[in-house]
Amino acid sequence: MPPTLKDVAERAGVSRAAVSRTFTDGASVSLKMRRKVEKAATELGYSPNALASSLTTGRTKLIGLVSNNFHNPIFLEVFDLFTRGLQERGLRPLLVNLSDETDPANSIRMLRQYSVDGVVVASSTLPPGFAKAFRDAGVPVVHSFGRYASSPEVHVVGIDNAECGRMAARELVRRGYRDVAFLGGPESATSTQDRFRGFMEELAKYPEISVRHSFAEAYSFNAGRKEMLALLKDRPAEAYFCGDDVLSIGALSAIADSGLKVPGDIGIIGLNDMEMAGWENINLTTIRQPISQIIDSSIELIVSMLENPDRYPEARLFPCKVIERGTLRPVD
Amino acid sequence: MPPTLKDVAERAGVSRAAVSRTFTDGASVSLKMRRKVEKAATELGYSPNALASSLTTGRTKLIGLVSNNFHNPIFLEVFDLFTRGLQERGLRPLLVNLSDETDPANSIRMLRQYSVDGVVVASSTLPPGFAKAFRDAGVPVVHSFGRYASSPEVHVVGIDNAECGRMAARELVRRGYRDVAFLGGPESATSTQDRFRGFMEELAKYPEISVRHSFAEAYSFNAGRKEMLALLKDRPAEAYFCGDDVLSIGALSAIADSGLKVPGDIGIIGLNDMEMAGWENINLTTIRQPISQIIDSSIELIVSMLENPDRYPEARLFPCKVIERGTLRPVD
DNA sequence: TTCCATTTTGCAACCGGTTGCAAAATGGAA
DNA sequence: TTCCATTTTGCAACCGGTTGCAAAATGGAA
Repeated sequence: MPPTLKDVAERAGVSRAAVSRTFTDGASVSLKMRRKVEKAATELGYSPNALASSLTTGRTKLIGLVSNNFHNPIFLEVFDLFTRGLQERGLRPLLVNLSDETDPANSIRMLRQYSVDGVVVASSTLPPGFAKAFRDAGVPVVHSFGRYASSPEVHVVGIDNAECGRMAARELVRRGYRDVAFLGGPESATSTQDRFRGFMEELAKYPEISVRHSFAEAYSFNAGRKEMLALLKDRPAEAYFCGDDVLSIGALSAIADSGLKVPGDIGIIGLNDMEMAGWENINLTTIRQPISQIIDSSIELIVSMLENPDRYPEARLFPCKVIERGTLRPVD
Repeated sequence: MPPTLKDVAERAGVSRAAVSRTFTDGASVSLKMRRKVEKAATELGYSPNALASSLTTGRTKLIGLVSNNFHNPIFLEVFDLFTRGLQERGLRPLLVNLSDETDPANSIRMLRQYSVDGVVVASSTLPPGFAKAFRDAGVPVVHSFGRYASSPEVHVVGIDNAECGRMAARELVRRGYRDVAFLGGPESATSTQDRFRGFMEELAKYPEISVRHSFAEAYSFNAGRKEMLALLKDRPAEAYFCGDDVLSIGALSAIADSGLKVPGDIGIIGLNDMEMAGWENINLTTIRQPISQIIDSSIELIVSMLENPDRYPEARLFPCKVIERGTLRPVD
């Protein structure tokens, strides 16, 4: 058993309160006392039990990190950045894998049992109500990559997906494509709905351009590939705005199979700019989502909610930009 | 503030002990009492504070999941399987991102502060001493993907990397390559050292086959690409056994740049069989590491150590096998 | 109804910490 | 040296649970 406060107090010949105070910042302890206690503590190898202290302080420094997207390579970056960022601030990520579950009740119960100080929901597919359920349960929550709402009920940090849709549309128009299509992620994903809406909105300005759309079953390689294989059976569009990068790569593989060339015969633009999109043998033209800013900002927000749980909800949207690589034909 | 045991006890008009008992399996409570308490509990929306109870039970059901490999796509599968598996058993993963840190002291202190019941170290690059430091600190630990030692001091679950090296060598020999090479991961990674040793051992049986080796800086796309670009400046080998899949893909991209063809001009065999290796536009011949078995077994082991912390250490090794795809030339 | 073995319940101490309050110690000024 | 404002310290109660023990309740047999 590891040594406790009491052990240290006895060895140092002081009260338990004194030991507790030397280990809490800002508490009143004389230098002499501190030295005595620290000596005893290092001799015993003592370090305070964070869970025990959480009982009285009401802070566990545990942050629930909830996601349903463990198979998308973009989440390597997301997890890396989140865990690093939280660690740097002395917080600890408690991971919750939602897999197929979309009812928040279980996650909420579990995270409440562990008294997490806050929750970050990292998902572009869950509806706003998911994060809201945490708020209603009294748990500070930030929805990263969530849907932007003009009157958010919960903090949202992410991108303007509709604007990304418009951006993709403008990019295709600019490059002279006249027969374009949206190959979305799952139709139930808020990010796909919004990107679709923006895409169609922008293209409505160009009645001479033909537009079609379809949806893949998931943001995944296989779903993108499958959907593109189906599309290739008929006469495909000249260019596709795909749901995200991994889906784009699936589509690219289907196109390669068919013997058509990218960008010669078909253009593809993705979204995310995950690391892999820049790999030379992928070389995907895509819209960059500023992941690291989104995550920094999410952490900053959740940290500030620890101080002020009733902080007025806000939406923080970061601009995206087109990263030109090799899957759209050049302008003119 | 969420309701506590006391609130439920008051509302139900019973003792706190009675409430506690209805929420702990195997405790003695009459059906009548149970009903009364459950009614009050659901009315108040009570669920027990896991951290508070951990103080007396000595169990937090928290498992530290320590890794340093957040950028390798194989970890998508690893995280997904670990989090699911732990959740299914009522355990919670507390994630620790080691990034560049290789001194266990900080992680140990932190995980002890949170009184984790056990730790899984998931890494094929950390030396055995890392996991051992946890054991020495009295924390049950399993090293997944760790180095096999004939007299392990710590539970290791993984593969026989030396045997994988031999397997790769045999595969290259079988396909008639006469000028082969090892393109390892970082020279400091135990997995690379072992694969290298096995590879050389097997090839030592064939003096007529020329063998060379070099090491990439990391198990990563960029490192693999960079190393292969360098190798291509001189006359490259006929086939390479690469450190792992992601490194292999980097190497493939370098080869594609050079205008050489795979498997026509150069053969590549990887290791891991991560999801991406099977993507049709990657189509990497590789050695499959049975990730899901390794993780199931790791979880099973750590769970059993919760009952019996002094369980005699063992090494569990799972056989690997060659998955033939398109990056080695056919036999004859 | 009485008796007794068995089951259920509550009391009170405990897990490892924190913190308000009052008492003790400190230290500078007169 | 005395006095007093300020700093430091310990006591004891508390955070939200669990659990050993003894007392109370239960229920079946006689």
